Amino acid sequence: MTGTWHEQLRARGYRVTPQRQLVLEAVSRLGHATPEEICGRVQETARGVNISTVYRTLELLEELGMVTHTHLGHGAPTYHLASEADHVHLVCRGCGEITEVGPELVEGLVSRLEADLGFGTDVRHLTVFGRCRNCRP
Amino acid sequence: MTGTWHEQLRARGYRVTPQRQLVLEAVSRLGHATPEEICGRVQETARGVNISTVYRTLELLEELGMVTHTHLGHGAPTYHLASEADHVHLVCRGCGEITEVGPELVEGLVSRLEADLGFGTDVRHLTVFGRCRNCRP
DNA sequence: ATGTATGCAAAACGTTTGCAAGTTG
DNA sequence: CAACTTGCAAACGTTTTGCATACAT
Repeated sequence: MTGTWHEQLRARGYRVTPQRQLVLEAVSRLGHATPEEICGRVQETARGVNISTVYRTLELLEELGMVTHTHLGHGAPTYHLASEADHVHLVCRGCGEITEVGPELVEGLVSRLEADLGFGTDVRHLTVFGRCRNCRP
Repeated sequence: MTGTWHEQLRARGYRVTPQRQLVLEAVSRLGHATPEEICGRVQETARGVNISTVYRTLELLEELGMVTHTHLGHGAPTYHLASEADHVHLVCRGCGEITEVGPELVEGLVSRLEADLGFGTDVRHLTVFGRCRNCRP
């Protein structure tokens, strides 16, 4: 986290473009958004933006550590600002509801994987499927 | 678990076909197999079998609780016999290695989700992404 | 005989690519 | 002005669908 994201881009030889600003802004405002949803949002401001640009930008922003993605269901992945993504997702197979829980819930698991196997968990990518209170048999 | 799977199918009005037997057998022998791999295996015995039949059969077998799937990477999901699937997957982002760990490693997480939120976890679908010992920075 | 299951071909879906034209620094 | 970025269109891998035919019960 050194400098603004404009500086982060330039420092690595990338350029600041309107498209990139808009995609980052859309990820920030939408949260849990698929590439298609992000593209829709961006196009509200700049009509011509193509979905392939959105994909390329998301890949870049993820590489820079500004956004992350998770798979919450069968279809497209969803994107988050990395700075707001420090949580685990619960997905209910019954009603589809998505709940975010703090990372402390998996602290035990994470430290056991670390201690027993030397495995470093990507907590932000973790999604737990199951059934919520209301949808249980 | 009442009766053979032939009986389970018939009891629900489904039919026992060679294709279904072969798909179940392929899932059993291959483990961690994608639909395409399963299809390949099935075709070693019965040439004409179509991939769409494999998809339809996997969906059916999953509905019946005989197989489960997980997403171990970006591409196609992989299938397991449900009876052999009682483990959690670790996927290393560095080398791609897949490790299976016993369900006891997530016992703490599962019971906390249960106690705190009434959430029933599908342990078999759980996949943890991260970096293994050899691929850590 | 009846209705389920299959093969085929085509469409749907999400994502990636090559390339010429446009923009950024 | 040179390099990076974009839009477009086409290709890609995976999954789903409609429909006529074949098969299990």
